Amino acid sequence: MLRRNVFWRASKLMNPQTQTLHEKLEAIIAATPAGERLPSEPKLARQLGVSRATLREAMRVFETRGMLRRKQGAGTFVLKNAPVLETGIEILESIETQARRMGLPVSLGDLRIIHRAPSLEEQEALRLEEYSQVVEVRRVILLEDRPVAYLVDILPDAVLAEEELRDEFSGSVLDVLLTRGNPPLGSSRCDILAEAASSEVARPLGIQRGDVLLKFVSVLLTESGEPIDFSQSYFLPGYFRFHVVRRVG
Amino acid sequence: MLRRNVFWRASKLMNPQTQTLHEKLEAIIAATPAGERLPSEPKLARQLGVSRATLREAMRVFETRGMLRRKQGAGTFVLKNAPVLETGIEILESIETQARRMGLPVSLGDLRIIHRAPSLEEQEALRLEEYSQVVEVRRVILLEDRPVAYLVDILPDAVLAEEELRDEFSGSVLDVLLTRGNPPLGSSRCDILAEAASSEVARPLGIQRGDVLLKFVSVLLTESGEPIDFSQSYFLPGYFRFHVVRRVG
DNA sequence: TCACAAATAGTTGTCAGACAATTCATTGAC
DNA sequence: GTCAATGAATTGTCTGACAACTATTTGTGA
Repeated sequence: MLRRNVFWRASKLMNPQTQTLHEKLEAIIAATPAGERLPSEPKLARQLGVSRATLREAMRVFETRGMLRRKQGAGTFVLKNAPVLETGIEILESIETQARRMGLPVSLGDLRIIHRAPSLEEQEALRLEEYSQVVEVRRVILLEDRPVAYLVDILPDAVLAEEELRDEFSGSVLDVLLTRGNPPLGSSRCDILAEAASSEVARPLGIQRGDVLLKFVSVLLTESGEPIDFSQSYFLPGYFRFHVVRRVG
Repeated sequence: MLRRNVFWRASKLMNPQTQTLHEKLEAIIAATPAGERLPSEPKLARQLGVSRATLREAMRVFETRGMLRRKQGAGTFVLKNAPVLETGIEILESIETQARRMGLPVSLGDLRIIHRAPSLEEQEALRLEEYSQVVEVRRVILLEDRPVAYLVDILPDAVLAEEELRDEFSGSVLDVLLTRGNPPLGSSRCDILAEAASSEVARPLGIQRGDVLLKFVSVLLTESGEPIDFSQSYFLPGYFRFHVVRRVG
């Protein structure tokens, strides 16, 4: 349900025709055995009820995702391992949504929300004016009642009021922003680190200080490029599996 | 120099005209202040010497990269923080190439190449026939004579002969494969992990067993989707900075 | 003067048809 | 059997046009 909501929000970024065209095309690609050739562009265009030019633009999208390979004079081929990007971290998704899709029973553990002045690092990352304040959201994510992740989000208080989180907070700041739909979100730059747990993080996660953690440090940007969320996420190795599809060129 | 080679190799994936068009367009985008509107499509097409249809296909590529936003009736706008993907891990690049571009003096430390039977995990990852053998390449990457990364590549011996690595091996198996150009490479699926150093890894890196390491486990695929390189890379935190741009939708 | 509707110019989205460039299988000559 | 020439099929590009939409300007009435 939430997932649907998220998808709808995202889909607003393109017009409905293009959206359905992309879905149809993706289905066709998925249904085509890896390495096989797609029907020729004129045929596909007729089949999908669009012009060849429009179809080509749609195909370009899937080509950049590494799902298609086109050869002039030969045809368009479906690549193997058509990367299911949705399970990779290229797509911005909350841990909760991700876990839920994997069928994992996640829940929200200890939640702390405070209102305070930003640190210098936060001021810089969020491009804050002087004397402005931030809301800090810290919580533990539980998997089968066992702590597996520790998430810290820091947002300008102008973006997110504390009250908005008090009632029905699922554990994901991202989902709150997405369902609200304002401001529209663009992308997130995510730094990937490995870190030894500090005592501050070790305690809520129930691990030893110095234990190994995977850490993501992200800055979430609006569609127009303003940073609105500076987050640090700590993951216990073994419970989450993140991957990226890297492509040449 | 090597960089140029790699780039050229990669560029073989698209025809030269498209390549230069993309470069020109990228330059124009980069030169346009964030949030500003690009010239209209007809103007841009004239300016770039291509048809509007061709230009639109090129723009679609940059749109999927999150660098452009198009609004029917309004125009095409340059987004802020146009992500410099090249420094992210979305693009498949050797550590050496990456480090060299950052201007870091990297060199090849201890190098070990052996020919052996694959483990079960390797057999699976590389989809090996029974009784086939693999070449294992282990080496330490030095930054200012200090070990910072430990890389292990495992390839079917049919793909890479040991001799090919003996002479002028820069430290990157990927670069060897890229410059050889055969088989053509497609993409790499990279799992991101955090791990405590085993003694096997700790010794060559000159760290303590149990120290924190960032680990990438990757399977490199050819253009047609066959796995040809199973690699495990260990990075000392603090010396490399990996990031991903995550986008909605 | 102000508020609101209507026209208008400009922009992206899509379409149809054509030709060029390339690939690949077939055919033919030797 | 080998190799070159041919030709069909496919993607790449171009042209010109119209539809859909946006933002601004203009006009109108209170």
